[in-house]
Amino acid sequence: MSAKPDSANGRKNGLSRATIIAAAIDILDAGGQSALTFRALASRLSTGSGAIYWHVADKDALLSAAADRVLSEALAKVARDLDPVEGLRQIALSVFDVIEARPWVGSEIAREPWQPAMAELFEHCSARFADLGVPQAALFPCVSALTQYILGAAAQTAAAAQHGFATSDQSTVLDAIVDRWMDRNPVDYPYVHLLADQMRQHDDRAVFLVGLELIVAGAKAMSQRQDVRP
Amino acid sequence: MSAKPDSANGRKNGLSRATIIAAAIDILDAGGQSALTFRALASRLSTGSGAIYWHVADKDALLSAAADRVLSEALAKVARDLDPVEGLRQIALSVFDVIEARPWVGSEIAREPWQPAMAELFEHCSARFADLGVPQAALFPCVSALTQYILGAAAQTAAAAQHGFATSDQSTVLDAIVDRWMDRNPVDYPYVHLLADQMRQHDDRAVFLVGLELIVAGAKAMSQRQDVRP
DNA sequence: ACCTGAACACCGTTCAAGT
DNA sequence: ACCTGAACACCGTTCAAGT
Repeated sequence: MSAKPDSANGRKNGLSRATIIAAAIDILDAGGQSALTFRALASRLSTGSGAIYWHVADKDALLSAAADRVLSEALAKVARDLDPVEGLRQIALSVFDVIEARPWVGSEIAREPWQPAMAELFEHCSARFADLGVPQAALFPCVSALTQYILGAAAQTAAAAQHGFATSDQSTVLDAIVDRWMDRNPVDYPYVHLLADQMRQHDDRAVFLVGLELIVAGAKAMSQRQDVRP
Repeated sequence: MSAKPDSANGRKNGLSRATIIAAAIDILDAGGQSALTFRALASRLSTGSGAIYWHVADKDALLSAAADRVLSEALAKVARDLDPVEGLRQIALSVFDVIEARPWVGSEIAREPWQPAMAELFEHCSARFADLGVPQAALFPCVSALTQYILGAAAQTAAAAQHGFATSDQSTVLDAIVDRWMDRNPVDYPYVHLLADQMRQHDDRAVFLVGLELIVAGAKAMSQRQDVRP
């Protein structure tokens, strides 16, 4: 259907799949998901909206490719010679930081996991977990859970951050949410009230890292438990 | 803006916020996200599309309310008298199962976390974690990480499942992905190749539970480390 | 106060027609 | 083979007009 021989470049115009995706990324970075329109893209590339369909199957494919490109680049930069735990931290943070900087990547990943970049992430995490001593039989579920945490948590914080986008700054938005939660009966929701201040002052990145630490610690504990036997 | 006194019901027609949300849920369950249209909703309620705007601010609010309603109902059913670990398992599974049964809830949660039901989830998880011995100062990041895992992982598996929706059955879709991953060089991606079979045969729900176990184990380990001191 | 439905602005996608 | 741009079908949302 959309198989395109990668023969250098498009002919008539400078149009090519790569050019289109790059332009799409620019638009997404500048104006968010709602700004990416075939009309906007066409006018930025000085072409007709129909021309884009010659190189890209549809909007889903375009978004997929854009997110994948950005994620792949970020993952490629992660150092490969760190100790396991620090390696995992770097991988996770690189994903988190990309998604925080470009929230549209988070939404796209949430809508369509299993893009090619996932293989990169998967490979990278597997290697570190194996170094950590996780037995081969338990490797898949551990890695799978970790990547789901990384992508899911990053996507959510990005979505949350995106909501306080033009209305006001991030902290005010969070304050409003906390305030609404505080309306609930303290008898029924003691912990919501107890933790309100921690919630107000929390740092998304730090919380994200705690979750990573928990998973890694859990994996370590599990692998020890299983290594002791034989 | 959208403040509506809950005065029993709407007047002229049987229209009310609750009726509208219920109808929206029916449509979403039957036809997925793309089926929910103001026109479809209006015709199902035998009214004009404009009438809906009297009770609901816009489509985002409608989706929010629908997802929140479904999630709240699921969370309300979870037993509250279990031991901490089993309690956490039940909460997590109830969310996972809802999102698997109604994938549109997952997409909506990914797009707009912090809905009222989140307070429910947050409270519930906090109590179990506290029972588990997590010190108060560490409670927020732990609970936050856990809820992010639960929602993120559930949303992702739902999105993945949704993709093999009419094209073919779930396993075939996954096979196709694995096949594409296998095209990569085994020297550069040894773990992708090593774990391909595990990936092909994995069960989403079981993997989800492993992730939960890891986080809980990590939290337990962490709280012990800090409890030993004083 | 609540409902109606035509109208508006804006999408993604297609396709006959060009080069 | 690749590009053009008008046309199609379909959205969310608004609003004058009704009751």
